[in-house]
Amino acid sequence: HVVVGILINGFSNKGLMRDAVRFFLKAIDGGLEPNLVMFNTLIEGFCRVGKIEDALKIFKQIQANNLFPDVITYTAIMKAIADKKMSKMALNIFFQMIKQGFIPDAVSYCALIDGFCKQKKIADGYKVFDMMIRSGLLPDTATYNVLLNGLFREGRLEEVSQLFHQLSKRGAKVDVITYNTMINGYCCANKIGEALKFYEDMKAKRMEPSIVTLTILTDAFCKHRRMDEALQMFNSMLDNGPLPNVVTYSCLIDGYCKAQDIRSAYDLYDQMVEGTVSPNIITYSSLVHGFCREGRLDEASLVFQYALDRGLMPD
RNA sequence: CUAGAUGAUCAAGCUCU
Repeated sequence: HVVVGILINGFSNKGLMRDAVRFFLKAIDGGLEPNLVMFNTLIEGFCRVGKIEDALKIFKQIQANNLFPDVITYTAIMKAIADKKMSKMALNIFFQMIKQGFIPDAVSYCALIDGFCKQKKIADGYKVFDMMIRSGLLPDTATYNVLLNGLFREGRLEEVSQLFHQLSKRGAKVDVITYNTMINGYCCANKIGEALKFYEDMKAKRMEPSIVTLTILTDAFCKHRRMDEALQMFNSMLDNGPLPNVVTYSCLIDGYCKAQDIRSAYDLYDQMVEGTVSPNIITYSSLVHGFCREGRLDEASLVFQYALDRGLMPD
């Protein structure tokens, strides 16, 4: 069962839902008794690619197989619905779930709160947060990370720093994602200086900056056309790790294009093609856009063709 | 006795709001 589950998850994670389902059905044909983990994996896979209808079809199959959904099942579906900007409906499902006797855990609360925060309905997010506390759950770091992010989105920087400083008092540990959230929030608010303070702070606390941390900063430098500093960040990643990934490269390529230095952008692209980090459709989109902006349409078409040659799907 | 598969929070382009 576990091996089959792992394989379904493998297909699912790559967005190959057709293969995931085909494999699942074949295993059943061979006499396998499906279990809830497999159904949940399929549901989450469909949800991740936005195919809620298909997810619900699988959901019905759970009962048809004399199994019962659990909190994980519901959370995956709630998140998918919230991602479609329908947090109200997600909340209804949440209540349904409770009516049916399931006890939501911190993960399901967090998913709901995040949905509201991302739709700039932080007041509703806080209502769910209050429900969470009333239910006796202690909000964890992830919950606070979601709230910090929501406050940033609304420009409520004063409350951000208050909350950040209360975290330990409230019994939540500050983790790398908390710092990344702070750094990214300040970068988006055009306060790179403040962001860099948190970057230093995290290092002083012996917390390892992640690939995301460094990419946030690289991108911020790029967006401010501070390409020297962006490149410095990038080189330090090559030297000391964590190694840049496709997102890091794409930030730089886009930055160079917009700084009208297509030459450097294209050099980086070459490095990718020759190296181990494959460009994706976003990388190509930045390059194509860069060439178009300069009126270099032939090169734009050529690069576009390269993307197709690599089997990438233009969106 | 113990281990292995499923759900939440952070980063990139374009478009739309």
